[in-house]
Amino acid sequence: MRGALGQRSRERKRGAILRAAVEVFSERGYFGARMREVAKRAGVADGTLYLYFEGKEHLLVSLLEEHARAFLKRARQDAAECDDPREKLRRVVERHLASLENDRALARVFQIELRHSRRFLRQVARGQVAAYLQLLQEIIEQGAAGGCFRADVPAEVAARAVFGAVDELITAWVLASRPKPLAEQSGPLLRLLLEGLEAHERRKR
Amino acid sequence: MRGALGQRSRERKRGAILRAAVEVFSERGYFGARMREVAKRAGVADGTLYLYFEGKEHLLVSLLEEHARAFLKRARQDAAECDDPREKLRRVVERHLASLENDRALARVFQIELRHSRRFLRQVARGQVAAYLQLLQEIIEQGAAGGCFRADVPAEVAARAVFGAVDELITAWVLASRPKPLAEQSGPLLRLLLEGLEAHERRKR
Amino acid sequence: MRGALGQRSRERKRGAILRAAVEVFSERGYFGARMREVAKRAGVADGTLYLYFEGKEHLLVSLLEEHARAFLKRARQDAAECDDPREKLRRVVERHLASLENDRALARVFQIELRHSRRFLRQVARGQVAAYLQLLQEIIEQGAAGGCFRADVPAEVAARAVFGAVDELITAWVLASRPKPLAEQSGPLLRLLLEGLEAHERRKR
Amino acid sequence: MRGALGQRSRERKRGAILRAAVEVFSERGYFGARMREVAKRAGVADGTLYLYFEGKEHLLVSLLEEHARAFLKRARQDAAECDDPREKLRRVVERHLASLENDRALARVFQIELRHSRRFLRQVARGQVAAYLQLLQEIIEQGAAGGCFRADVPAEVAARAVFGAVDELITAWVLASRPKPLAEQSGPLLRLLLEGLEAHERRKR
DNA sequence: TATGAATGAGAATTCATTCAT
DNA sequence: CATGAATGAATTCTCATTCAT
Repeated sequence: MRGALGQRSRERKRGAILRAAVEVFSERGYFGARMREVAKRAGVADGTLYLYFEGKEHLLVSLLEEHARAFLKRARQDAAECDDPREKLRRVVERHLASLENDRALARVFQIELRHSRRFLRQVARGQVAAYLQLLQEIIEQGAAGGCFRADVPAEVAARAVFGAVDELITAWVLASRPKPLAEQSGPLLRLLLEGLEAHERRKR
Repeated sequence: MRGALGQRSRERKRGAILRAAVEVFSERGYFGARMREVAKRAGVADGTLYLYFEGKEHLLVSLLEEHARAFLKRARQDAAECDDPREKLRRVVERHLASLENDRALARVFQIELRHSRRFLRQVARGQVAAYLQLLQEIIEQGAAGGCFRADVPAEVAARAVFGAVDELITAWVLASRPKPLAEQSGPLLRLLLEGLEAHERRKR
Repeated sequence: MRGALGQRSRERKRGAILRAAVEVFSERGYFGARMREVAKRAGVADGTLYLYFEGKEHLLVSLLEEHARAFLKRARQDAAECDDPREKLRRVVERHLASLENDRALARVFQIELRHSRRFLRQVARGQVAAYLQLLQEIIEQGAAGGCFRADVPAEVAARAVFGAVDELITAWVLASRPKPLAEQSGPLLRLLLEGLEAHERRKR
Repeated sequence: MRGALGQRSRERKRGAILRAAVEVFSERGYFGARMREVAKRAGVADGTLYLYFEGKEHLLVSLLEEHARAFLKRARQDAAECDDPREKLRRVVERHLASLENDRALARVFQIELRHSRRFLRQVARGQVAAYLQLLQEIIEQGAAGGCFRADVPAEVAARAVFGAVDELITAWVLASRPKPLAEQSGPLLRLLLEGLEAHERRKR
């Protein structure tokens, strides 16, 4: 019982720290963020942060990874719920846009702080981001195998192009002072991307 | 005479500092870069940096802006050299890829350091990057007006999607340890993007 | 318990820093003083200084104010212990001389560093120094009201003259390499000042 | 002729630099003053300052010494113009007050920057200031020998007291935002000092 | 003489992290 | 587990001075 309660309290405190970190990183940027500020907002002492996370960078990594993991899980479920690769792609992209539109502070961290250093970017890029690209790539490969997507564009390039296009739209939204809702932009974006990916009869290659 | 020599020497020194900055920023990242190291590589004293640039951030801004300005000029020339919007887009994208593939250190700075803070990103995004997006958008609008590009995707969204796709490919190339040449990827990427942008007869919207 | 111990330890450390500051400021002057040197002599880390004082200037201000406050308290007690304004003045001046003769390092700081900038001097001059001048002025006014001091010299001017005369003697003592003890000079100085202040019968105004 | 012209031009330039220095030192204080600013206001290049003065400190020293020398010369003349030591003292003090009241920027430099470091203060104190104190002391000694000034206060102490009292009045005037004219204060001040210095019959020591 | 571009030493302060309590 | 006082490394930029022209 004691353990259970402790466990739950621990989880609650950890969550508070992560949430405080999202806020502070989103407001100040990684280098401008102060651990003391994160501690204060989480309602814990400075030293307590280090009982939950190894340090500032690990705090950012954990933050990004946990949100990315949760997103990826949902995106995979979305994709699994239908058969048509085009529909899969549509759902995944919409999930991507919606996830971040939902939480602007988190979006700021994802779109900007993710790149605070090359080493760091590499590390993250090889983790959840790579898995997400892999998901996109698999969907595209399925589509190509099934004949609905073209085969003359390497799936890896296509996956990156899709990711890049979506990512850029979100970054623009994050930076804009009066941003146009992302949900409104997903339709046109998907038309463009799907059309580009689809196999057309008149193509001769 | 004194002025002329002084002018030329001044330009040479300024150039040396900018080049040194590209190297150091690309190796260490903005926050990891040391002004002293920049000075040493440029072959000037620490204080001399401040005779040419207001400070560290201004050094990075100048660097990015000057290269972006030069790129944009070439891209505009490329676009002006042909009439078909599809061809214009192809040339601009190829120029974009080639410009950075040419200079990996510079590419690292552009793909990563450009985002070192929100304020900074905003500032740069509103300058040359905005002008580049504008160029892409104009090409797409021309194509839509001329009937070769679809009209059911807002040109702004399309321009961002194109930029994002290209940008992401370059970032991947920058981060990879054994990157596949960008030139090889431009063909497939353009096929995808152009196909997505083109107006097809069977579309009904 | 924790609090009490912490409180005492805190006071001890604060005192050590202030004492170290007196030494360093007196040896090097304000601008020549190094915070690192203060920290070293106080036996604390550089950063610790900033847990107790806001910065270098605040350190000097605190130092001056706390000593001035203590001096002023004693001077007021001295004055309160007797009734004759002449005696009051004598005691206050003797206290002034003795306080600084007692601690040459502190005297150096008071006589020289007090004036390290106009802004600073104004700030300090409006604080404890103003209060000290006020004390002198009140004594003189009492004397004038009681008839033992002349009324034809504004008390404010008289108070400043007394302060200036004492101050100058101390400065000379601080600067001299083989200074004549201040205690020996207080008698003559007071004779001169009191005589100048006293109301004489033969005066006709 | 060339030499003469050059000489005159040289003097003019030197004067311009000194005047610029008074302004800048008075506005910013010694440590806050920038040699570049002095050069700019004097209308010469940075390097030119060093053709006329050895460096920043020498500039301040020269400035103070030349004004002090001129003052001292006038004060001596004033003193020589009459015989009564009381009158001599009156004239010298009035000259002192008037000299600085005349030029507030210069007064700021004299009252505040004179003390920018112990070493510096010592150096200046041993020069013109010492000579000025010597003049005061001689007048007092004459008075004592002639019987009009008391003999029971060492002339050195008396001279310092007089100097200190005058100095303090000027400092207060320099620091005040709406200062009361010094000329108005010289009467009361002199009454106090002379009365204190005078030999009275009823004194028994 | 005059210039002013170049020099480079120099120091206050911040803040992630630790560890005694 | 939690605290928060203490640590101390680490770095930009300034500015008096020089010296080639």
